[in-house]
Amino acid sequence: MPELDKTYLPAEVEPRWYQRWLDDKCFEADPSRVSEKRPAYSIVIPPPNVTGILTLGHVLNNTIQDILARRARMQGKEVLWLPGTDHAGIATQNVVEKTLKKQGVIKHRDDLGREGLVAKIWEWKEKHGGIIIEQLKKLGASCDWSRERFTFDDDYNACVMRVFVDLYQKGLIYRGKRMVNWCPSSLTALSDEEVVMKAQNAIMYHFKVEVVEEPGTWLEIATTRPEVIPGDTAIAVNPKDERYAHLIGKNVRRPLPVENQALLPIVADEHVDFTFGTGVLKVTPAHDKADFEIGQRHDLPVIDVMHPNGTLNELAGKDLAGMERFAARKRAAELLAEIGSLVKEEPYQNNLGYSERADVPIESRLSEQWFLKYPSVKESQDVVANGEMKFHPDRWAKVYDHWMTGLQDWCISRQVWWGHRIPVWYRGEETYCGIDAPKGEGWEQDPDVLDTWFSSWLWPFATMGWPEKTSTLKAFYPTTDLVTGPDIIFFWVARMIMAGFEWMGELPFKNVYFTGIIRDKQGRKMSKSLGNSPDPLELIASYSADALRFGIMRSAPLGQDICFDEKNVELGRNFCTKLWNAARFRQMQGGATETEIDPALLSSDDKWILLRLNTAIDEVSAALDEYRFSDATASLYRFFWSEYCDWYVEASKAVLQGSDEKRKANTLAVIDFVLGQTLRLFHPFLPFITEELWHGMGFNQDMPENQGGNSLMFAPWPKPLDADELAHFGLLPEDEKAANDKYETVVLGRGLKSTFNINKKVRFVLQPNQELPAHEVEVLRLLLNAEPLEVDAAFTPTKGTPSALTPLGTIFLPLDGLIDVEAERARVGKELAKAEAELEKVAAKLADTNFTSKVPQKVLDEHQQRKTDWQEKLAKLREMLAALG
RNA sequence: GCACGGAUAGCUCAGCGGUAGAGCGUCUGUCUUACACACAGAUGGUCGGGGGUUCGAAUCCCUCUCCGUGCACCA
Repeated sequence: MPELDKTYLPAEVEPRWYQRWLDDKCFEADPSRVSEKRPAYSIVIPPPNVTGILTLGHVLNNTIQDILARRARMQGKEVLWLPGTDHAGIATQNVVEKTLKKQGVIKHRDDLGREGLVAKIWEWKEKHGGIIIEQLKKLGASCDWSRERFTFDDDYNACVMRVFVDLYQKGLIYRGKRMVNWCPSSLTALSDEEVVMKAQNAIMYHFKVEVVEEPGTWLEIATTRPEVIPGDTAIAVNPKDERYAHLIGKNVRRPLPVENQALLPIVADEHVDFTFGTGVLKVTPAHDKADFEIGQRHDLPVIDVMHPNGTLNELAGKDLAGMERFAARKRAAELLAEIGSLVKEEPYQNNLGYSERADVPIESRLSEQWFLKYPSVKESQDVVANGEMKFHPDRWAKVYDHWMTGLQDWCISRQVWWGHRIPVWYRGEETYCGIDAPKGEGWEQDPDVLDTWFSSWLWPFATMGWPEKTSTLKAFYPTTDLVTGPDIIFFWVARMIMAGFEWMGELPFKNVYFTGIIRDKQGRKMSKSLGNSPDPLELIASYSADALRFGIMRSAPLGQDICFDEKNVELGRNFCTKLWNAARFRQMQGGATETEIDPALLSSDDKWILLRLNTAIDEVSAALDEYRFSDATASLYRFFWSEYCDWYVEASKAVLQGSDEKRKANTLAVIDFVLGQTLRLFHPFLPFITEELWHGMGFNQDMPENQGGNSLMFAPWPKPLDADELAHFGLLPEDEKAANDKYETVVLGRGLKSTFNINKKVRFVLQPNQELPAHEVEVLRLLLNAEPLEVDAAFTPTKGTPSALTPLGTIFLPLDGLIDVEAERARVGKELAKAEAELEKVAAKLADTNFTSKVPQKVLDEHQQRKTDWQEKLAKLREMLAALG
């Protein structure tokens, strides 16, 4: 066995193993290996933005995927974890444009023109685009990098084109002039999903207009947007509103622009809520979705008073033209005041749509865009509702169902340049849609590109060679699990399901695991602007990738947001150190790996740890089956640290420090068995250190090449001992109790020492209530740090000797006058008081016939037993108190 | 406004009808030859408020409050 370094050096170990895995092609999936005996397991990565850098969100998400993939490999499955990046249309173009502007290369995108800018972005992508991929490798992600895809690759682009044309021919894609969400910052249309509502402190302006036909009759109108008054083309009231019904059909004079106070008709529309505001609504069809619809119903003209970038245009009048929209709002209010129209201004809270990406208020704007009626809606909705596709946690199924029920057509065109160009050409009145440009002269391609998500929704199959019926698709589609954040359930998950049914005729994945959202200690979302998002790479540098993985898994309960605390990463690091040192301890005992366990030589401690290992294997396996990652880490942590290190290793020293070579070898065999199983259990969580130890301890040596001989990655996932094996080792459930009783005795003995502030080796006397084999006594002595431990059934303590009741008998700490009798009396008194209180509680319950007559026998027995236990304890405590004099 | 999730020890969370738990933190000891990134011991909670069901409620039901999220949205 080679010697392990005194300290673990992850900075050296982690890159070394990652390179080795790559060299050995450990991550590469081969569809030809898939068979009944070797089922496929597949995940497609949620492709990070190509411009992105690793965040804690990515760490969480990808660690989970890696755990699932690595465990599947250990379960003997053929695993494909397919990686790649997203071209992220608007986001990437913004980033590159900004950078170019900063560098002084351009002042405006028009300086380069469409082709020039796209070329620059490609250049930029080639140079900086792969950063996040390299970062994922640092984390240990076991993706099949030979299959890395990019949503803007030529092949992928072909898939997108094909899908567009297909939908166009099916009549599901259409072009139309509609009210859309317009981002005045990015200068493009957005889908409804890209708009987030935010609460605003606004001002409600009340102004009045005179009814032309009835001089002296004034209508008061409330608005938050006086700057678009020049775009008003009617006034609407509810026909059922008695206050105004008689005015319908008459006219008012629009106050702005001052130089063009047009006449506006008063129309009747049911949409107007007469309990809101003044009950009179100004109708601005060009700048509000609801108003646009009213306009359509009443055949009103549409006056667009705004430029695409949010400044007011000439139609807004000389006073407002050229002004930025918020400045224009103030100015418009001033103008209303100047002409005596303004009645009042009052503070008002409302919700406003913001562009998710640019974080500016969007404008509703009439424009010519492409829309999609979603395909395969019913299958997609049903597959989740009937449980064929499972969401974890399943409450997201309801959210999904709700969205699927109220689907609105998807605005898929974007007025940017970085993206898949819409495959439609125009020549005069002619329109052509096809994958390739039409033949003939004079055709012009539609200038718009497609929403990024219009390519992402094809990810599960477009990455596997679709539309060809590739062996990869046959073997790995549908994928097994999808791991993603709930924030993109509509953007991505729902749309992938629909695409899956539409083009593959099948669901794209069987399970969706939704991670929580990472928050800081104060419960705030991680964000760049708050500066509360730690850099994962710095965390890796100071704690190791394994530590980061463990720390984040430990704090990620199913279905809840994650409260990130660097302490957890520190704890992960400490855990790795513990693992390392436990392995070193084994090595210091010398000898080769022991593989044969002799059942006849097993101590109670050996049996105990083997049974605890069984439990741990069960718990971890069950937790992983149910995506309860934090539970899995908790089980591992408890088993290895509290049970194996704190109890078993310490107890085993009784044998290891002895002279019985046979028993020593047997103990080492148990240790080697437990450590080997432990490394396997830990591998999905801590791939690097476990691989290093697997080889460092020589556990790989007697494994078949492809089942752990070469890499722990392919060692079989541990199975608990079955009934036959348990019988072979003579392991019975009560064996756990034997060791537990011993350990409890130790705890009580240590308690005595601590109470009396003894921190040296000291004499203990145990008055046993059963026969104790020498081994047990030796373990007790060692763990109590007793010198000596006397076992004496006839022991008569001197007055005032501290003692404790243990499952193995009474343990005494004879201190020969050293103790403070008063303190000991207080201590025993306290325990006695507790026993009395508990006894009283149980006794009271048992005395209540209401209780005894209605309770099941089992509960009754439990209470009876508890009563007897407390009674006995109480009696002994009274004796102890009496002995103190 | 509608829906969902959460409120348990200082912190993060488990328990989801039968004696309130874990880890971390805090405090006190200890360099006990694997590990001070450690070991040992201790401290700490009327389980958000109110009501109900039950022999018995942290756990089930109703209601309120607060935090978070999604959807809808009226100028």
